[in-house]
Amino acid sequence: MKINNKLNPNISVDCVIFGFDGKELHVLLIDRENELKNVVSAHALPGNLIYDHENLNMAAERVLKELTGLSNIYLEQFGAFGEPDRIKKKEDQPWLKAVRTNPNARVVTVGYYSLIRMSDYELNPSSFAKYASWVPLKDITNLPFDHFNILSSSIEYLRSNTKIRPVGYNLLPEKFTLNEMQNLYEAIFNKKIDNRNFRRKIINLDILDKLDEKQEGVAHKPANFYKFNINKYESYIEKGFFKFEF
Amino acid sequence: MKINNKLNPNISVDCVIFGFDGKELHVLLIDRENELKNVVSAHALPGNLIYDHENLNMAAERVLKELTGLSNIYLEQFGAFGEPDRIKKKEDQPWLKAVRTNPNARVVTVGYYSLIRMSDYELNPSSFAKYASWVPLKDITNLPFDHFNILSSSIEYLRSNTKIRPVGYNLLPEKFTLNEMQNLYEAIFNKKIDNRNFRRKIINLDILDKLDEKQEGVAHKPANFYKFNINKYESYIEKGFFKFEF
DNA sequence: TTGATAAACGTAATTATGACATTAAGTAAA
DNA sequence: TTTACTTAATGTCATAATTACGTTTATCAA
Repeated sequence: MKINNKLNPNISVDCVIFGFDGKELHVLLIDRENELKNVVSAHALPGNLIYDHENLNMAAERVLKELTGLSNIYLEQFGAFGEPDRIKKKEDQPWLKAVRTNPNARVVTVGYYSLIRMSDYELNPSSFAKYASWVPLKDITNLPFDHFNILSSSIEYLRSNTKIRPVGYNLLPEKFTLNEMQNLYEAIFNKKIDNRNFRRKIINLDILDKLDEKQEGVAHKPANFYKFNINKYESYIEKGFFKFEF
Repeated sequence: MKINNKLNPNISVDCVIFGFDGKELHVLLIDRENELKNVVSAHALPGNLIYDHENLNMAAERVLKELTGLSNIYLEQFGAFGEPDRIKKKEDQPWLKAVRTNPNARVVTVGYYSLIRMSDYELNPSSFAKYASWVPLKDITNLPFDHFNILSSSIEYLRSNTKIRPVGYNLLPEKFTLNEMQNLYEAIFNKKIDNRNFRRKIINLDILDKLDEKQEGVAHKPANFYKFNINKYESYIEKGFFKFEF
């Protein structure tokens, strides 16, 4: 840990953490306003340079932990971003100069994303993040550097992925209702889904167990809880479920 | 071009170019044996450090051109590889020392891949590549650095991609037969496909035009030629064709 | 007891899939 | 010119998946 323990000036990671509250998708952003008052947008994706002794996944986990307090999150790489001018925007310079040893270095960043249930984690920002907060995806209209571009990319990736494998295993609570799950899919694809068809399709995947437990204290017919059957889920992923299979 | 025209010691690109000859998948490898006689495997993926003034795509195109002579190839990024020891294998050191200014620098590489029809391109290696050659995918069992890992990754990516969108647009000749196309799919997935079902499925996608042209000079019933209908192909890609669509 | 709310459920018409074997069109050789 | 050889091209049926669509049910609060 002592040896070679230095930040590489040219390589960073950025994390797009999607959070779900049962209704809507959020993105975890850090807030840099205490560092610099005169920055246009204080919010940014949690990200930073990597150490030479750590691999990219480790770097992403470390950076996320340092900036937001989140750990034990499965992060998946979705792309590398390397426009030569990606951190050259004028309004981003003061902040870079404040935090980076070598603020003019060319930096290629590797994007990681994850999907989590917001209520399962507590935010504890530190390092150069003064705050970390969940911002509704639909409210995010700009971000510093090329972070908005990175975010857009991650959403595209998330959507493709969701079409290929069922999501929710890391995203929904252990016990959830089919309607919560449907909300999640609707949030990801940003469209309404017929509930009868959704239920049939999800149930026919045969990856969920129906529990003997219902919602309580709700002023309407209580929904049944379900949970993922991990074995079935794994073996389902294993064999894949693509349309273009012969 | 004069300004900032230097190789970044920490960032490289590597290209996996799949070639199809109507029968089998090949991979384009460069041969470094003239540089160094005592290297275990002379073959490697074409790749090199990037310049600080170019973006990742440009770098991949340039490096591919320099090492193999190929240009005008659509390259798609499929992942970043950043294990700290990825170029630290003992047997790879002599070659690194021979070509790199800073052979001990930690290098993260970004992988790009493409699919082309072998006969459409002519190989013209230069730079540090003495030869560039098409090696049948099934004959590749090891490669220097983490190139074998990168190759494996690219195949996985190619397969996923093929399940999501029809391939062949850049891979098949302008005019091709359905059997050639089927061979391509069989090569990618490495399994036999029922020809009646394949034809039905492909034709129902409605992305091909049947031409009034047949094979000539073949000692059997000549096959009809088809070509991609670019508009239909594009709009098909646009709307996507995923299984998990509601 | 009634009203409000969201959950749960079924069916019928249409479309896609997988499994399977024979005929057709051309060249080469006898 | 006939025959042999080779690969291309084609159809059907049973089963599975998809879409579109409206009503009833369970609970809480008033």
